[in-house]
Amino acid sequence: MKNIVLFAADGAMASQLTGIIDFFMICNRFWQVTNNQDTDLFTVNVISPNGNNITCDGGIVINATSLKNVALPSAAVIVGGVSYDDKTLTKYLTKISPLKQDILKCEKNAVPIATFCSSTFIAAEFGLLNGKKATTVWWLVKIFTQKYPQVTLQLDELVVRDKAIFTAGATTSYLSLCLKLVEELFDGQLADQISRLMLIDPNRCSQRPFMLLDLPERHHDDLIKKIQQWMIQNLSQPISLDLLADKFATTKRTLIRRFKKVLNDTPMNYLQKIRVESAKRLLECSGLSLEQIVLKVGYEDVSSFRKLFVELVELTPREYRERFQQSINANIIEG
Amino acid sequence: MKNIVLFAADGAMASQLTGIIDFFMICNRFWQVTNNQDTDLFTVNVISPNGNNITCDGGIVINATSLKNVALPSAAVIVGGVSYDDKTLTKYLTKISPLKQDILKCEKNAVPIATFCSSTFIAAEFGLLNGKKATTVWWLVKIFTQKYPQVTLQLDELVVRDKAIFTAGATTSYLSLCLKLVEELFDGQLADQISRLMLIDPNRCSQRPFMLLDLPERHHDDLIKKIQQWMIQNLSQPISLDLLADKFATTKRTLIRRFKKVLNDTPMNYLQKIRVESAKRLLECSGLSLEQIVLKVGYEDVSSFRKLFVELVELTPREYRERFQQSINANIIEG
DNA sequence: AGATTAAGTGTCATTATTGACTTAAAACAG
DNA sequence: CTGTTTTAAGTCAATAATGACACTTAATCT
Repeated sequence: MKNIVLFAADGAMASQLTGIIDFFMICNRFWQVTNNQDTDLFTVNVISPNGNNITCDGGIVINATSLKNVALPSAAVIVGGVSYDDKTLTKYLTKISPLKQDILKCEKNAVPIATFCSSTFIAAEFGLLNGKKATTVWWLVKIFTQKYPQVTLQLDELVVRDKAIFTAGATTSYLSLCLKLVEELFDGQLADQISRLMLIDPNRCSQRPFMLLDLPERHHDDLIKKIQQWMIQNLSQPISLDLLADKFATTKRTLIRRFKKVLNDTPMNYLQKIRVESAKRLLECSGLSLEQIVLKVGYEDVSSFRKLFVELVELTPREYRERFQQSINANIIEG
Repeated sequence: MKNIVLFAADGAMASQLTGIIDFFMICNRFWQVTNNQDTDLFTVNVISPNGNNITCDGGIVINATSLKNVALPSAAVIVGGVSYDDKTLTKYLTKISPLKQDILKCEKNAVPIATFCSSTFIAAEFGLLNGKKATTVWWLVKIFTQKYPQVTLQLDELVVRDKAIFTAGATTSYLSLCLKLVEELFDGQLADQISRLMLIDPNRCSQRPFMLLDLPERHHDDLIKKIQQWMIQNLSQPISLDLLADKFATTKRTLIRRFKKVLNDTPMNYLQKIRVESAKRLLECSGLSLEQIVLKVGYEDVSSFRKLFVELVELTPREYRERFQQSINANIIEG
């Protein structure tokens, strides 16, 4: 029997804890029913800093214990708190830090350790991710890269594995993470069956399409889709038609023709739209200076970018940044 | 401020309750952060039969109250229990039935009512779905149609709406359901932002691809994909090459060529594989007689189907059922 | 058994897509 | 402002996909 331990502290998100607990409970039930057995495949134990019960954000109380009271873990999941920014992250980090020794002990014993959403910060803070590949939730990426430059973020995967460390993306990705653990600790067939039972898309692989941009052009040209994805992921470097044609094993002429066909736009013009959209997003969601943003989305010159921005958005970047929240206000209050 | 009430009873699945609670809490936080406000958009109240706290399956206790103690609901969600078969369904139904009057009151007051997974049974039992369109979790479909023939199941949607009744599919579909409620009660823009934040695929629309078959051929031919999908959904009727060519505005020759290219198979041969796969699934998961199954997957003649089945599966249908119903989900569907 | 039907193959003219080349227009640097 | 570079568009030959049609094969019906 596999023992899964969940490391968590007061302020954890209840649905993430119960979600994981229920996930493995469903695995057990399914296994029992399909194999006519009574034994459980998995046990789940919640481990809290002092071994006392955990009061989740929202007040729900979850039974917890100490690591020394449970069987040797087969896998450990660190469950994060409700974290939106540096402050709330730090607060939860303080609460969970008494568990650092326990977590490091797991690592030393080669117990697979999994994190998702904001709990990846905890793993990074404890040094588990140094020199490793990982992913985290897209809206905390900026803080993450600032704090933990030694970690290689790989945002285009929903679940990233590096040796015995599994990391996953935003809130609901714990389901994919659990599937991965079932596959790892048990077998792929059960994982497959559970994914059908619970309706978890096993092919969901990237957070990236979610985090971006209001450019939802629906079309069926696979090549162009790939190029769009690639553009978004490589904005900061210079992109030329020749480069694209080379990279995707085609010709400039074909690129232009097919972009026009499915997006009714030329490749470079579309790229520009992506750059401006990305800049808008960064203006909305990040504290980066305009210059940093301009560099990030692949321009060298702030002033020419500003001109372009004004032309397309009809606001200066500064105005846009100021207005964004106001305009959302307006929309929502009307609704 | 919108008040969401969750109707639940002892034995509810904790992660579903907390999942919905946290979902709307995240909406609130997100709204507050992006708008610099203190007010909540949503409150969530759990309503139990006697107003006492609810002990979920697994022992977690959730605060609950009575309907009379809370503000007029803007929407109601019925949360189901951990239900695998008729027996567990009935057990939970008994526990939640004292809430019937409250739920009917909501309906009378035109409060939108939402159900998902097994809780759709509760709505059906209370008569809320008579003559309406609905969906439920795919592995309880058989029991559902037996018990509630007055309800039109629409399984190819993940969330189905008919007037003020929303129904959704399996376990994790409550996220899509919540998104729909946000859109309904508030606005689509917030729903869109939350879907990105929580990484809920807003385009996930059908349970159907999940419930089926071990035929995961990956290719990039959109037309053939559509045809595969359509085949699966229309197995019971006779399908000919001419029909397909006509329906998908192409020619027989092209169909054959493209099937061969991406699936390395001819259209009719592939269709046969689907039919046999579906029959296998029905043998595993349903109590239907072989004759019923044979009809359902589109054959007229049992004996020729049996011959075919033996040839491809190397077991007679009966042997197959014995072998796999035992080891796969005997009790789940038959109860 | 022989006729009938539908699926699949072979072939070829038609059409659509591509790549090479050229030209025009725009963007950029000095 | 001018010369240079890059992108986009026009043209046409080469290539690939398609549709029409004739034909083979396998299964079905009488």
